[in-house]
Amino acid sequence: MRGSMSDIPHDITHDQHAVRRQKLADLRAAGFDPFRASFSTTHFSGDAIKAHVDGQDSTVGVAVAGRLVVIRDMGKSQFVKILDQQGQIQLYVKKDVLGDEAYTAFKKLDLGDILGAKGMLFRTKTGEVTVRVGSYTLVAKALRPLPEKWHGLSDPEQVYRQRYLDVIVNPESRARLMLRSRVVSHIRRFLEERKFIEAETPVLEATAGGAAARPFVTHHNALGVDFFLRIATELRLKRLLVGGFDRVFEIGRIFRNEGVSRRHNPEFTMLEVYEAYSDHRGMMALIRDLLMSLCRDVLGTSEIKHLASGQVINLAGEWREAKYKDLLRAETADPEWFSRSNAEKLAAAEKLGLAIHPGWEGFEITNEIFSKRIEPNLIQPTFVTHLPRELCPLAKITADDPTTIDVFELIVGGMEIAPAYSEQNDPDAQREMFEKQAGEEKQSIDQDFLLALEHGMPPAGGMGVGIDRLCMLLTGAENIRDVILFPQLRPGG
RNA sequence: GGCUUCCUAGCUCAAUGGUAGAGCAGCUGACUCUUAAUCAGUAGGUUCGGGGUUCGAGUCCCCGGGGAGCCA
Repeated sequence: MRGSMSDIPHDITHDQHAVRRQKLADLRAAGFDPFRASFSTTHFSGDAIKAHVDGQDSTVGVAVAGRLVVIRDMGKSQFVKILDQQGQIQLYVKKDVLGDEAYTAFKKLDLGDILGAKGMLFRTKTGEVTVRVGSYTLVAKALRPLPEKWHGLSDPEQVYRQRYLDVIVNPESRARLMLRSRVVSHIRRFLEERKFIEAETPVLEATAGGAAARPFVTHHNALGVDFFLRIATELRLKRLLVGGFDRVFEIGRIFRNEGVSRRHNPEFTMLEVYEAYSDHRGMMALIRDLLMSLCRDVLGTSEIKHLASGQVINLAGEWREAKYKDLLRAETADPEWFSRSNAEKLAAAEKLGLAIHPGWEGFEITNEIFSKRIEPNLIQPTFVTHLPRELCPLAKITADDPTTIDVFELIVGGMEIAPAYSEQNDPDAQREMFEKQAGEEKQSIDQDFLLALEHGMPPAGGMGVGIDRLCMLLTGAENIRDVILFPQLRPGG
C-alpha cells in the first residue's frame, strides 16, 4: 500500500504537481480510471442541506459531487468539504464504515480532487448538516494544488487570468459573478412579461453605427471584405421596429476599440430596449420598474450601499429629474453659461481644473464639465433631461426648444446607467444629423438604415442599459473587471 | 500612449545593500464529531527576464515583460 512514493529515485515530495502525477500513475496502475465519464447525483449541496429533516438523522440519502476544498483528517475518520455550484457541503468519512481499502484510498485524495459521494444526512454535534459517506468515487483527479485556503487568491492578475481558481477559493467573487447571471435572467423575464421580444442582431457589421466609438475591424476571408464589430445594436433593432416588431430588446455584447480602465472593458454587455408608440417618458417608467424589481429580486432590498460616497442609495424613494442646462448653470454658477463664447467656456472649465483640448466645441467643453464635475456627484437616482442635441443624433428634438432633445440619462451612484430617447423617426432629419456628424466620412453613414426609416418607423422610446455597470452598482464593485467573468488582459503574462 | 507603483516557495506575505524566512498547502507520523482542527518531525527558491553599479544586489540604476492606480 504505502511506499509508492519512496520508489521514486529522487525526492519529489516538495513538488505538489509531481506528487499528484505520481498518484495519478498509481491509480491507473491499479486499474482505476481517475477521470470518470459521469457520476449520478441526486442533489446539489444546498438542496441536500435543505433536504435534511430536523431531528431525524440518517433518514435521507443523497448523492452529491464536487471539488474537495477542505480536509480535516483525524486518523480513522475525516471531515471534508466539497464545493459545487450551490456552495459547500460537509462529508463525514469513517474507516469502520468504508472499510480498510476504501478508507486508505480516501486518505490519498488531494485538495482540489473532484469526487462523488453517497450517504445519509445527519447533523453533527456542532450543528452542521453532513453526509455520512457510505461510498465515494474519485471522479476527476486534480494535478495542481488549490490556492491558499484562508487568504484565497489575491493577486489581481491571477484572479482575472485564472478565474476558475478565484471562484473556487473566493466566495465573494463567486457570489458577485453569480449575481450577474441572475440580473440578466431577471431582465429577460421582466421584459418578456411586458411582451417584449428578444432579438439577436449581427455582431459583424459593414458600418459601425448607433454610437460614437472606434470599432474593432475584422476580416471575412471568403467574402474578401473587412467587417466592424458592432458598437451598438441600435440601428438593427430600429429596423425591426420598421418591420413591425413593436417591442424588442437585445442583451448583446458590444465592442469598442478604446482604452481599458476601471470602468471600461473593450467588450461589454448592453441591454437595448425599443418600444413602439412610447417615448422617453415611457422609458422612465420602464427603467424605474425594472431597477426596483431587479433590486428586490436579486438583492432582496430597495437600498444599495454606495461605498465611494458612503451614501445609501434608495431606489424606493423619489427619483429626481433635472434638466442638463440647469445642472450646468448651477455647477458653473453662471446663468448665462449657454450664451458664452467657446473661449469663455474654455477659460471657465480650466478654472474648474479640467483639461480641455484646444479644438473642442462649446458643447464638448460643457459635456466635460458634466461628466467630470456633475455626474460623479449624482448618487441618488437622477434622470438628467433635455440634453443638447449635439450629444445624441438619434433622438427627437424637443418641441419647445430646438437646442435640446427628448432624452434622459439615468445616473445612479455617480455612474450613467441608462440613456433613453424619444427615437428620431423622421428620415430626412436623421439623414441631416448623420451627415453633419460624419463630416468628410460620408461612407460611414448607414444608408440602409436611412432607407428603412423612409419606409416608416413608428414613434418609439428606446433605452440602453450597461449591464456591467448595473452589476457594479448592485454589487458595490469599484472595478468593472470584478463583474466580468474573463476581463480583457494583455495576452501572456 | 504618459506618470506612479507592484512582481520573492504552489498560495498569502516577511527580509537597513551583508547567510533569502514564516503561515497555509506538500511529505512522514499521531489522533473515529472536526470548523482556518490539533500535535511532532521534514522537504521546498533561476527573488518576472536581461544587463549594469558594488567587495557584496531580492533591495540601487538601465532595458524588456506582465499587473494595478491616476491621466489621456
